[in-house]
Amino acid sequence: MARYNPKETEPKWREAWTAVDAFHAVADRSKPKYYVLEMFPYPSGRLHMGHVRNYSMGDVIARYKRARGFSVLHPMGWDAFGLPAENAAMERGVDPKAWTYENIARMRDELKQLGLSIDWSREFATCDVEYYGKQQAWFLDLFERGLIYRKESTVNWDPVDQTVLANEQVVDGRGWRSGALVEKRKLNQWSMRITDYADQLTDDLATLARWPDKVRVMQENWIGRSKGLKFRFHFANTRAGEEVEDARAGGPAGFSDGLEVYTTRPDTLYGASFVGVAADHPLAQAVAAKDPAAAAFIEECRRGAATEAQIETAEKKGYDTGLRVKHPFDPSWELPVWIANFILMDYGTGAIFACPAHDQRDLDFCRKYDLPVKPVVLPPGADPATFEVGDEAYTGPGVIYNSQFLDGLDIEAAKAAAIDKIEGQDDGEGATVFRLRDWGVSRQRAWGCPIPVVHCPTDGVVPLPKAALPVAHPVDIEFGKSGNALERHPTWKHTTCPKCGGPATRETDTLDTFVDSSWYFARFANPWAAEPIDKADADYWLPVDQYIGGIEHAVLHLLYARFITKALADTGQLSVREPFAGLFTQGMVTHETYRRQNGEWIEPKEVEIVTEGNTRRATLGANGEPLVIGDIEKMSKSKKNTVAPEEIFDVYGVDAARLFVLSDSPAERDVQWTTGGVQGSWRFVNRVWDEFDSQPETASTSEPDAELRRATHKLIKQVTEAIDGFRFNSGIARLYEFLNLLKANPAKGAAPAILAARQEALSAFARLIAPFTPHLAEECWARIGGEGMVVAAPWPNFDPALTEDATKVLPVQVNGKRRGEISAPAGAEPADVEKLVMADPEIAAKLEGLTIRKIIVVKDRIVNIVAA
RNA sequence: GCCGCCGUAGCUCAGUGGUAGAGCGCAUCCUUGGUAAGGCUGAGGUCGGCAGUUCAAUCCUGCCCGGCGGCACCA
Repeated sequence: MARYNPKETEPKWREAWTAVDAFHAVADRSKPKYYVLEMFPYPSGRLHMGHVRNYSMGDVIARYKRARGFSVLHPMGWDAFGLPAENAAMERGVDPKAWTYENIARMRDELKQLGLSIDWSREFATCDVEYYGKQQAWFLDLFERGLIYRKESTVNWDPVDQTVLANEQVVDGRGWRSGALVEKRKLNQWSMRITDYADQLTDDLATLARWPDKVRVMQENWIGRSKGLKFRFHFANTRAGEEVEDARAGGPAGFSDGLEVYTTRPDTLYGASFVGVAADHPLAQAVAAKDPAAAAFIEECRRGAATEAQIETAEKKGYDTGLRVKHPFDPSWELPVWIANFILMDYGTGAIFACPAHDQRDLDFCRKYDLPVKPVVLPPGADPATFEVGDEAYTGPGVIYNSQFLDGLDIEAAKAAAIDKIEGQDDGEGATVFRLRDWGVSRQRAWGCPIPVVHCPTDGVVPLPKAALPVAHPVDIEFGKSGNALERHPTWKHTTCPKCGGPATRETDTLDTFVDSSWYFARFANPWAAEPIDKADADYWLPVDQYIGGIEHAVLHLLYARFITKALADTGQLSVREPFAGLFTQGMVTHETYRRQNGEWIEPKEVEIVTEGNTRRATLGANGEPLVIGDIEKMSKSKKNTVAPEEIFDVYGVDAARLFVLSDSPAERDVQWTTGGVQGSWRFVNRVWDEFDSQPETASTSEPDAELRRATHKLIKQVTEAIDGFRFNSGIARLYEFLNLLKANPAKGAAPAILAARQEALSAFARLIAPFTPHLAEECWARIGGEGMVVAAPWPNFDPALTEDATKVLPVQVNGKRRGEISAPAGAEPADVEKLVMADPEIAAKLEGLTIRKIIVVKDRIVNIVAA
């Protein structure tokens, strides 16, 4: 018996697929379409196990759907702009472009080795001028529609990467890439009006039925829509419209319209205790201009807030400005105006009214400064005469009281009534507020998509005409210094104004790389098109039916892509309003970590593991030095717990590696890479080959064994359902079990009926393993004389009648405990089953001395006798 | 603090309102011309805890405990 040799068979089949162009996507309108896409990789130059898992999953779906008769689009590209290339340029003096394309070439080879069913003819990189030139074209369309604008704004500045970051790219006050503490700077910045789409982006989440709830919740939280009331307080001793210069004597200059606040709880207005503004609020600034103590307090607030953790635990502090405002429902009721450190300038209006009884922050503040606390929401069952709020605000449901015209209403009705009243007084209106901010897309980097506008001394900011596109990078960029190399370039930025023809300078900011990845899926529909998106092809292929990638993009990439899709739909370039109909977020590949006693990380391949009973010990292979086995963590260079895919391919073959990352955990969960695990997959590959190799080449014509047939059809059903449900591990588990069954019915010396049943079983099996281990599947298919290649073979069908057993074994319980079993024909009626049970002597013995109260028969499943 | 996920064999994980499973590991044995390999057999589980619903709960419901992730002074 010859051993299976992946080193020979795997390249052979890859060449065979390429020779017939097996994965070429054709928009065949006679078939249903299926677009499978995995998040495209950044070309770091090295394939890692996370890629192997991600692309193997997509490949399972793509191969499966193709076998099911879909015309499948499964493309691949490169998210190729970005800082690593510039960093490499600075560190090693290489050209970012050359560095990037070399990485792409290396990674393409590695990806191809994985045997993915990809249409490589559509490949592109976002740094191809053919791609980013098209991006510049739709940029101009969005600019024209007013969706892109330029404004002076306070931005997140990453001092290490020397660039601006979007809010989404700041994690715990640090840059998402560099980890450097982010600074605030004022800069002229390009922004996209994602907030125009905040409502749609929230509402349409409900249409994304095949997205994980978790991701939808994360996006919903990120957008942070809240409905409430914006309204103005009038200053107490100033008539509206009158400006009084003295801050202490009335409303300060510039606030003649009053002070606007935002609240989601207008129902609690009668519980108001004070009005507060953020330290950065214009009112606070106005007060501080004349009040040194206020200025000192504001300064103190600014110093305090460094990290999220500190903000969270920071003590509430305030400064009484001495200003007073009138309560909107009772002009004789005056409320003090405080500057408070817990109020955020960039949410709502930067000013609030505080209702301490029903908001914990307000309560903490009022207790500290001894301000009144009056409850206005009465919890169900509480006594209005005695209900009090101590140190815990009441935020639950209830009935409004102590509130004049709102008394007796529930919370929602009271909110509506309060908003009506305020609107009637012309003091404000119901309002929706979002946490989401516009997307700042300017980056002060050269290795990105140039923004196609010029700055003209006469005409200001002027967009280029489309005929002037693409705006390509100069070929001789001088990297190697920090900051923007496009800005430093001696000639590139000097050009003429398309409007007046006079001298002008090009915009030297480039676009955030998340712009590049916000529409690439649409370009794949026709990457050769002259327009950014070919409408007919996009209409056929989009939306992406199944998108697969990491959970880390739950907010950033997936939100931006949804926004750009909607914006491009509004410019008429796309018909879909959501890019990804189905989303799957796969888990990471993890590995145990190993350290020397001095804490130095050690790579897995240098480690030897010894197992004694149930304890495992690790030693350094070279000298037997004992090592510490650490936590199981995501594979990373810093912890040195990586396993290089190519080394695994070399030893076990690609199929075993693919099989392992798919089999050992549910796809959405992390999978722990272990040597034992991949060896198990390798053994499976070999045992599968043994079964095919031992089957006689001459076909058996006898009637197939019924039991093995049924098992085969059950297997087809189970594996089909497992793939449909993204339960790859579960499908593979069924294949393992079935292989054990084949081994229990070996070809050697088998009866003709078994051989015939094995024939059908192997034919199905080869096709069922094809999505997971495509090379092995081809070799097996060829061995049993299958027609053509598996890639072109239809998915096996199961006969539903054969997925059920003719005879069922029913456990018989007495009072819920198993006391025996009987055999009954499938579908036997309860009354007949009852007779069988009663006729069974063993069960009769168990029932001796007991009175039968009730017999429960669940058809084809179980019998339970309740007796006493 | 809020939201979500998870807790089943030594490890990593399937699974189901009705007989508790796989891979790896472990043990015994066989093979010693598949040989730094292959095979047989087996041990091992109050299905995180408590209560409820049910004829029957690992599964459904509630509460609690433990772990992980996201958001977080968002008015």
